[in-house]
Amino acid sequence: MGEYVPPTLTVDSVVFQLDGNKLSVLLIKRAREPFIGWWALPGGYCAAGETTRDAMARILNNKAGLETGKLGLVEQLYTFDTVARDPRGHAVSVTYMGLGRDLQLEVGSHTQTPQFFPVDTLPKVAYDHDDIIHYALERLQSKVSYTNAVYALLPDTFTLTQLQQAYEAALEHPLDKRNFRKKFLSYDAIEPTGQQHKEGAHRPAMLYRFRETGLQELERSFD
Amino acid sequence: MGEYVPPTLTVDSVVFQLDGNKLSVLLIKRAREPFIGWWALPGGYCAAGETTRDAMARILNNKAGLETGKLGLVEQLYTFDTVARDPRGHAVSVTYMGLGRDLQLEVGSHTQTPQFFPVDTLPKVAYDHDDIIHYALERLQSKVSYTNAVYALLPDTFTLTQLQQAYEAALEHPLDKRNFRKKFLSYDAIEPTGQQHKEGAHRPAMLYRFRETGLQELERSFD
DNA sequence: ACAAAAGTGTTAAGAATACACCCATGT
DNA sequence: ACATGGGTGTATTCTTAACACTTTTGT
Repeated sequence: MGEYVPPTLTVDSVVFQLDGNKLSVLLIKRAREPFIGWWALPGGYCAAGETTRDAMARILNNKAGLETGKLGLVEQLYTFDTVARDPRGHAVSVTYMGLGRDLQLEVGSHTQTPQFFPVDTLPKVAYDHDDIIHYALERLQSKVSYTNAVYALLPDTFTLTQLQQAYEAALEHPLDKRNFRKKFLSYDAIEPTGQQHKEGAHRPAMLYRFRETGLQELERSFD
Repeated sequence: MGEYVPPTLTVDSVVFQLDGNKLSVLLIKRAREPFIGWWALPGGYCAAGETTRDAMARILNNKAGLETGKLGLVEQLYTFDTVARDPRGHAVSVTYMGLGRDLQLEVGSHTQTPQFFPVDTLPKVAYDHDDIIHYALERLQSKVSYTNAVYALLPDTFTLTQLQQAYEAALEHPLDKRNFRKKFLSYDAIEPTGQQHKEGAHRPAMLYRFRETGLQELERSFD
């Protein structure tokens, strides 16, 4: 047991945000082999003494200039391991999903041209990262269906239309306005702020906020 | 980057089966420090060049005398990492859930008194293994609710009463017989074999089998 | 004939769906 | 006055939940 050598451990992150009502994923351009020049999920090594969650924060900060404290929700997804995953040898990759809004990417000395891409027009990505992105998207969809997780994609106060658009972007299909409002309001997960949102030549919208800011299950679920 | 040292990587497994209509978990008695003499989930190191899935099979075989080919379903659960998890230092543990029926534990030179314990009367367990077991139980319950996963807890042919008992054991609450049958049969996930199951001084029961033996989503979900 | 589990249907309440017009504002 | 998005209710269908007796067998 003294000769024990653990596999390489890496962390890859799928960060979603809404970009003009389109669900988008954060990718970086790889600066070295393998897959140099390809777009990829921000990822890197996890070292002894560092939790995978800490490694995620460090890597997103270094490679994408993203402060994970700004994410409204972080959730571990799945741990992928295939001997062929990394051309340099066997690797195990723990993956995380992050949700945010209006995320700032602070360009630094190690950032690798981080950029958000709408999920429906992704470029070719390195490794098995398209599998990971699709896995994350499924998790996002199910999470958003039975919890209040959309809060992480929205500003603190928002209109019912914005809320519905966030759901539509995440679920990738349209919802009926009256049924959506009736059902969502019945959950009592949000409350009116009393404020109005004026914008453009039309009736102003009521602003709402979530009653609870943490992750909570909804009474019933959507599709 | 040449000085990269990965954390210790371990795999722990939660194997469930029905033991006389009681949902039970496989535990072993630890043979060495730390937690020597305590009951624990079967677990061990994952080495470079070995996938975590392969490590799971090897460890279950060595420590519990269980052939993972006999499991009807294996699913990765979650990857736990806390610096304090293992007194020997920082470790990352990938966890798996396995479901089976009538599992044989073949005692060998390395097996550590493997034994199934009903989930409602578990002994004290080592590490954070009670957290892992509860996590697995929740996953089992949700999996069984929206998929045909119970098939892995049942023999190839079974009566509707056995099916219902499997659900009740997994969900930990009773179900209404007529509603259960009506709803489950409406899924078309099972078919009658034409055979009957005679047992005891009462009307024989029809035997059913699952149409598909792999994991499939049900049209609607239970609770 | 009795004990034991198998099998079977109806009704009422709740949830999901489909659907169209008026309201408040800015220009 | 008109263009724009905000806001609202009802009828129908489907799903769920509650509930009790008859059937078939072995002893």
